[in-house]
Amino acid sequence: MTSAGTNIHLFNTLTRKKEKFKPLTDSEVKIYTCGPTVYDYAHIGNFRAFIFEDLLKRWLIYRGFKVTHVMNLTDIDDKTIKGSQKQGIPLNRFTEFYVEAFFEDIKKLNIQAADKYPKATEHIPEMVALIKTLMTKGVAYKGEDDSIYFSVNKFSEYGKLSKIKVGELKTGARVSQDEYAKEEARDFALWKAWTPEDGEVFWETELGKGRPGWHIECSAMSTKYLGATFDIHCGGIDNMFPHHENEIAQSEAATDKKFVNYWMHNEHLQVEGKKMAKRLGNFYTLRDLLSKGYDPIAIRYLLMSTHYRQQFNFTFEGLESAKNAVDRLRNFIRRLKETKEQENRGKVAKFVEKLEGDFGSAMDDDLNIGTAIAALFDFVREINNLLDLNAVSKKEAKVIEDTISKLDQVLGVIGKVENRETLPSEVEVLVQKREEARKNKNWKEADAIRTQLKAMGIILEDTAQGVRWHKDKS
RNA sequence: GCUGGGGUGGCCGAAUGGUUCAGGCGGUAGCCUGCAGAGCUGCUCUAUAUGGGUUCAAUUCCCAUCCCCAGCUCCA
Repeated sequence: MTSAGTNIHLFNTLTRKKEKFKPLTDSEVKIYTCGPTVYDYAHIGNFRAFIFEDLLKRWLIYRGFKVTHVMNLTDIDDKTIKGSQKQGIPLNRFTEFYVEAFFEDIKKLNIQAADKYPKATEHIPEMVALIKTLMTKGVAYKGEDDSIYFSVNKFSEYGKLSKIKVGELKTGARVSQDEYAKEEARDFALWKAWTPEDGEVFWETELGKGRPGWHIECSAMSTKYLGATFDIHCGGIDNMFPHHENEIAQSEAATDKKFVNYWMHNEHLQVEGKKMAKRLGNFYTLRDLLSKGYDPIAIRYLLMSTHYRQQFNFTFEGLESAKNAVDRLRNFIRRLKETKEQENRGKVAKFVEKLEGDFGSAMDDDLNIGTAIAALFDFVREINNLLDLNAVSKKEAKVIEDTISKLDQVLGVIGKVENRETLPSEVEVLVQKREEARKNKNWKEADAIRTQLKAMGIILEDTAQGVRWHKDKS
């Protein structure tokens, strides 16, 4: 490949069209993704976003780009303050707990770590500097409550991302007190003056005693780590307005440069056909599902397997189905490893080529994962056919394995499949005993041992090449 | 209310102005197997929310209706 990812098209929220992807710097991509607000365990809807972003990143890497990925951690806002006060512990101790939980969760879901996880509380000076710039430029002002607001009317392009016309915005049923302090109802806070409810949480800065508004952290931190203009900014669709719209306003008003070239938003998920909500009892964190015994990789597969711009209906039936789909892929790899044929039949190459072509063109088309996975399963079926005919040599099997492994660098669901793990000696003894019994056609004892092993989490399968076993993953 | 995205087989989900509308899961039958599992093959009955329209031809384009979801309320 002469130049990285020459044919990737991505749907850009700014234009509402699929556009050919061209990064600012050849072969390098800079991505900023909105991370979690660390006031609770993240839920599966959060993870759908993070998995989508992971898939995007892995695909860009697969296509040869060097990717720099920054994900923020929102550790200062109403919810984190409230949470820490409720528990009676300092804000940073409260948020640190959920930051750790978040890292544990994404590891379980095989989400590749970002290059940088900046925390809002560690970038107060950067935010203050940015706000000062906005004030100097006359697009920000101090309100009657001493908070600092961004003047939406001063930024003529406001609304270009969400296509919302400022004049048509509903004033909102809930009119909070501080809105009276603003010149315009739609102006948003850059800096919030301290109030008694904030308790111990405040910074003494040139802007006064207070804390940053929500939107400013992303503008300040993305610019610091990725530059005034960078390639891709992702987030859930709910963030499009007002959060991302406000980021654009703050950043572009401050730098007079285009903030982001490609905005990508993932749709939300529903659970059992309904909006996920605590009061509906269909609200799940990753931990909820793991404690029910589900395989995190099956969860990853499920959340990934629907196109990111499509609303997705999460069901437990779907989760079972995802687990079985992943098992099918893993079984396929196991079969490959058992091939003993020496002679190349030459039937494999064309399928490998087709797979790479179909998978690639599907993913290049705005991450069309459904079609890409279909290509993979078509391939699996074709090769299984050949395996049934003993028409796959050891050497060809290795080529297939390498190909799948390469694609799994993108999917992240198959992982290492071992068919030669070391067995605990007691298990080894049982397997041998069963082989003896089978030889003597003592089916009753053989089946009893098989059942016994199953209870121990070991699945036995008798094949033409002899007994095969693997651990029951789930 | 305004704005936007959707409604595809038993379930999840691709795709498309036109030969048989991917793939996965589930079910079922057959092959294989001592059995089971894995795998392969067939089947899963009129599958494209409803009613109109445009067209030689629509699931795909247009209109209306119903339903779901989201934004307008610091939720991915």
